[in-house]
Parts: sequence; C-alpha cells; structure tokens
Amino acid sequence: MASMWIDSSGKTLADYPHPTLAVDVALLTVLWEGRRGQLAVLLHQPEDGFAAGQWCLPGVMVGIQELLADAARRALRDKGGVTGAHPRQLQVFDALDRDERGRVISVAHADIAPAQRLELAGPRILAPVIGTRPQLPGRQRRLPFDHNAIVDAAVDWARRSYQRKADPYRLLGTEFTLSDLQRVHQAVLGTELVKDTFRRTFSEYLTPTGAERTGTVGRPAAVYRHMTRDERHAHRARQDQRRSATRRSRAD
Amino acid sequence: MASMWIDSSGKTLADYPHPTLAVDVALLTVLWEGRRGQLAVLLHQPEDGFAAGQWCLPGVMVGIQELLADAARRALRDKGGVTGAHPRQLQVFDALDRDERGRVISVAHADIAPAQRLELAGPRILAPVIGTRPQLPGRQRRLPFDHNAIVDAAVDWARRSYQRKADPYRLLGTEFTLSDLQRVHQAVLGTELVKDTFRRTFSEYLTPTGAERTGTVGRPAAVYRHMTRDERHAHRARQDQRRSATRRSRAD
DNA sequence: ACAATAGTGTCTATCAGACAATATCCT
DNA sequence: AGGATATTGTCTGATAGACACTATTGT
Repeated sequence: MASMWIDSSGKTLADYPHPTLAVDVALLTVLWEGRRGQLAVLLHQPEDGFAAGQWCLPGVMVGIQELLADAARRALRDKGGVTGAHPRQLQVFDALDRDERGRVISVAHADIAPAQRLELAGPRILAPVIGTRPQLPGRQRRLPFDHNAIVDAAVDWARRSYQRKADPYRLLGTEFTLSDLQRVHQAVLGTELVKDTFRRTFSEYLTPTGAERTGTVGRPAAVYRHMTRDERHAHRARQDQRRSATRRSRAD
Repeated sequence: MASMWIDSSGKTLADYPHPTLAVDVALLTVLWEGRRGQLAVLLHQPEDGFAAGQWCLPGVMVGIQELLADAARRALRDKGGVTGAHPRQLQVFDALDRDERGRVISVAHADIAPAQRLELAGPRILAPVIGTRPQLPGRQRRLPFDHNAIVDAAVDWARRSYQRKADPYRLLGTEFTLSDLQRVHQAVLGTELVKDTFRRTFSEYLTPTGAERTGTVGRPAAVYRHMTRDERHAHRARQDQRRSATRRSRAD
C-alpha cells in the first residue's frame, strides 16, 4: 500500500516538509453587447480568509488523493458556480512569496465556456478583459497573489486556441453563421479580422446545413455546423489526394 | 511571518495533508556519429531507493522553500552531473498511482545542452531517442513512473523549439556553417531537411563572419554566427520598412 | 430605392519545395 | 580529372491580405 513506504530514516515521503499545492482557474467567456463580443474572466470574492473582500480567481488547495483537474473543477463548482467545465493545465506558479499564508505552489488552469452555462449567483462577476488585463469594479486595481499573471497565461492560451481552429471550445451552439463565428473569434482575439480571409480560412472546416438565417436586415446567411469526426477524416483524405495528384502531374 | 498564518480551525496550511511535490528533468543533447547527429536524453540509475537499478530521469523532491527551477537544477547537478543548465517547466504529471511510495506530483522540466557540458561519470548514460522513445541498454524496456511521457513532452518541446529558430539552445558553438546548423536541426527534429529551403529559412537570422571553413573535401563553407540583439533589431526594422514600402507602392 | 449584410473573384506578395546550375575545394 | 560539398537561380503551387464586385434581404 502507498502509505506504507518508508525510507532509510524511517520516514514516509509526507513526513518531510513540502510545499502546499493549490490550483487556480481562469474561466473565460464572451459577453455580448449587441453584436459585439467581449472576452471576460470569471472572478469571485471570498467572504473570509486571506483575500476576503477582493475579487480573485477561484482556487482551492489540492487534496492529498485528488487529481489536479478534479481540484480545478471543484474550485469552479464551489467558488465559481460553474459545472461541467474541463479545465486545462497552463503552468505552475511557484514564487516563494506568492502566498503570504505559507509556501503554496499553484497550478494554473483555464477553460472557456459560453456565458449561459455560468451561474452568477453569489459574489461573482465576469470581468471584461482588455488586452490581457481584467477590468475590476470599484477601487480594486489588481488581482491578489499572482492571479494577474494567470489571467495573462489563460488569455494567451485562449487566443492561441482560436487562432487557427473554428470555435474549438464551443462558445457557439451547434449551428451558426460565418459572421457569428467571426464575431466570436474577434471577441476572443481582441482584434478585428478581415472578412474574406476569415471565411476562406474557416469555411473549409465547416459543413453547411443547407438552412439560411433570415429575419435580420441584409442577405440571409448560410448556416453551418462543425464537421463530425468522419467528415474531418474524409476532408483530410481529399486534401492529401489533391496534394499527391499535383506532385504526380509535376513529375510528368 | 509566513508560517504564522493560522486558519479558523487553528491550523496552518501545512497541517493539512497534501501531495508531495517532485521535479523530473529530461536533459536532451545531440550525440555525433561522424557527421550524423542523434538526439539523446540523459538518464541515471539510482543506487538505492525505489527505482534502484533502473534507468530513469533525474528527479528530486522539492524543498519547502525551494523554487522549482532550483530543484530541477539540483536534480541535474546531484543525479545527472550537469551544471549550468536552465530547465524549463513542461507540465505537471499527477496520476494518483504514478509513484508507489505515496501521493507525489511531479513537475516535468526539460533543457537542451551540448554533450561536451555533460559529466558522464557515475551511473549515467545518454540514451538515443528514436521517435520520442529512449533506447535503453540491457533488458529494461520502459522508464519507471511516467518518465516515458515526460520524455515525450520534452522531445516535443525541443522539436517545436528547433522548428523555426536557428539552434535556440546553442548546441553549436559561436561559429558554424549552415551545414553544421542543418545537421543539428535534423538530429533534433529526427527528419531530413531540404538543403536549399533550410538555408533560405535560417541564413536570414545569421551573420556571416567572413571566414570560411576549409580542410574538408568539397567547396569551403561560409562561417556564420548568431545575430546580436542589435543586429536582430536592425534586421526587423529593415523588414518592416520593406513591408510598408510595398504597401505604399500598391496604393499608387 | 437604399441600407445592410453575405458571399465570391481576382490580383499581388510571400514562401516553401523541387530542380538545376554553378562554384570551389580535396585527392 | 573527378568526387564531394557549398551556394545560388528559377519555377511552381499554396496561401493571406487587399480590393472590388455581386447577391439578397428588410425598410
């Protein structure tokens, strides 16, 4: 059994003093003001404890038999009011003075979820992110601990994810138009995108449903959905075939 | 003072049972068999303890007031015989059963160093890496713990690093030819590269010293060195200028 | 009709790969 | 001379951005 292991000094590993392990989670989402989206991060305000009264990222200490992903989900559930998230590891923050309560090392996590899935009851807000900096209400200027750096890393991660793939974390529903998609990407990336290049880049990985979205002003937009695994596979095969065909014709 | 913090139950953070924290380090290098390079990873063989007699990555438990990078350096120094390394964090491995001695979470690190800097006295080897799999001597098939997964991650990291930048971790000395550089990149990437494309891609970021490397068969090769910070800066400025110039001429 | 939105055609610059030609050494 | 290596020129296909044009709706 695990806890029975004893070293040459008669001690178990846990008998030696070692850093406490925490997780902090930056849950990102997109807020909509009309047709314009805004990247935002979920913050909560502990009622007691060390950072009481300050907005900060949801975080918990990791239990001795707990997986990091489970701890991150627990932080989101208990402190963030979010269920069904799938937090991903970003990096470890280990500055000696990052937590004044003692030696605590934090594994930063991030996830992206549509705002509808968030339960904003309790002391929780979605803080808009300008650049990589969350805009806090009231007099608070910065997040406590190194949570600003964690948000930086999370926003970088989100932007990398939305650079080349169409809405990989499903901020949109199953059906959407290319304009919807472009607005989501613009919100996450924090930049405007060129319409025609965007369409050409991403429509390749989407399947038209045949339907059209009407009811608004302007020409109706074609409705798309993400490719299924099989469709992606077939698409790859077609591409590879075309490539080898051009190579063959060159050889003639 | 840090250790004075006490929660509502009268305990410090460290009083709660929490996972032990370790670091494991994959130090990569390139071995030369004539003109052909081979990516390899540094392994050592603990004389006692849990993994005695098995080749594995250097690793240590993180001290309560120790930085992860310092712990990784200590592992390399004490168990790997390497000084002057700068390990980088890769990711955290946290499977519940990854260490049979107890609940141990490991922060995987990696670095790349030229083989000359390694001290291979003691029970240490450089295991060639085919694909992402280290080739072990004798009957040992796999690395213990999840060290195979750590090597995977380290090799991926190294290949990403050598994809677009010229020898970023200085496996070569200060002066080298483009062929030298190409052989290093081929060794790290584990693939053959196209000569002319390689030259065009990387010579842009190098400065010719004016010297030539002679003494071998064939036309003498021009000797290059890496750009200084100032040279890189000037190079960027030139590029930007050219770009805006083409935009201007388009507007005419 | 006109504003607004969706979608396409085409030009250009850039780049990577393929191939070939030239250059200069050693034996 | 001939083999080996280094270096450069040029062609082609793919792609991203810029720009302009067409298409189809609601008001």
